[in-house]
Amino acid sequence: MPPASTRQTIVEVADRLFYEQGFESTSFAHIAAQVNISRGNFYYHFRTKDEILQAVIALRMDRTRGMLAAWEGEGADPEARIRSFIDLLIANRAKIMRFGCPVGTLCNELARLDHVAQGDANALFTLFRTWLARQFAALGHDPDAADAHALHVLAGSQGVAALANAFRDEAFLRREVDALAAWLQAQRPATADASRPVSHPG
Amino acid sequence: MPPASTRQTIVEVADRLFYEQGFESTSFAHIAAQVNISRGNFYYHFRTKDEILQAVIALRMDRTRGMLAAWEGEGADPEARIRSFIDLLIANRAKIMRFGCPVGTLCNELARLDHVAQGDANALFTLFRTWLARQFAALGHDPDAADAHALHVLAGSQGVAALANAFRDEAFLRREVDALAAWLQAQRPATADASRPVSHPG
DNA sequence: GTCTATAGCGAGATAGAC
DNA sequence: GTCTATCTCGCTATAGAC
Repeated sequence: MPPASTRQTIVEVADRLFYEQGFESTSFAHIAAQVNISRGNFYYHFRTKDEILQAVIALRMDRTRGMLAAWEGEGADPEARIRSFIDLLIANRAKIMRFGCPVGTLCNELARLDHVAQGDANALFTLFRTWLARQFAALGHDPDAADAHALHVLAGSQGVAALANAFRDEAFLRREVDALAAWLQAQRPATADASRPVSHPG
Repeated sequence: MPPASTRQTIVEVADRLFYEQGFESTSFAHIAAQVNISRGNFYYHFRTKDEILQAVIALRMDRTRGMLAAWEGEGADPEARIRSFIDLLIANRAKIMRFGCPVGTLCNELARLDHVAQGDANALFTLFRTWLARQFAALGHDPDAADAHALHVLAGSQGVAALANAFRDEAFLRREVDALAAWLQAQRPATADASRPVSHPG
């Protein structure tokens, strides 16, 4: 593996620190210290703090797209794919209980700051939303219902992350994941067959 | 009505600004400007920013306790009381869509900052949690189930607030409130009668 | 590409006059 | 109780040597 470029290292460290400490309270000094470069060198790679934020969001978009594409490439049925999303709460439980959901907390912070990158951060939510809606549509739901279901799953995961973070309660997290999974099963339309190719005549 | 004391005015302005802009990005200068006092005068009333935060949290605790007590004093059945809590999302929808949930966003920010007042802010969540659990218990649920239900309602409201804030989507908010209300109805134990005094023999 | 040095600003906080 | 003046600090950002 070739050594990562300084720029790439900065983005990865910033990605982690923005998650763990928030965007506003993470300073150039924090990032520079962990990358082992001087603050001055920083400005060779990024002119402003907002540029780093943009790069971090772009990195997260890429990674999210890759993850979602991988889930679709696994050939599992749409319900199992949605289940993969829900199970992210379990897989990332340790970090979620410490820092919350990386998407939700960033969007919330930027909304509060009325930051220009607010829309870019929200695009992360939209990425999940669109992907989830596509899975629900593949299960046989009409577009409106599919989108509503997608938002419901997203909202559920946000609520779980928020409270699991506040109370540091893993049992609660697992219980709510089970409830969300049960809800998902209940949405399976009687007329749909997940193992059948998606092709609806109307 | 007697003129509010300077201290009281400071706390009320800080309460609003901490909600609208967040704790960290609200400076003494912001608050002082809106209270129409000098920054210097500030320190006669509060020695540190953390002291203001404590006062704001105390104010919110008092107001929340008052609201919850009022709902219990109205004589409505426990299910209607829980419904009152859920309907907060509707009543406060404008602010929630702009700034999120005041409790959730504060707890999240303080968790991120690893702030000493983190526990005090979480007590706001606990206030709702305990109150909701009491209502579910009054509906006939055993203590563990009542607490789990309370957390489920809290998580639901947090998720709705988070996404309604990100997408500024009132239709979504109303849809999810309806879904939460429907879930609540479904939790009504067949053996319980909400109009009957709460007294269970086992 | 990386460094040191520093400008410029706004933050929290203090001292002391009135 | 309220003010002005000021201190110190850390932050974003810049300039220029190497």
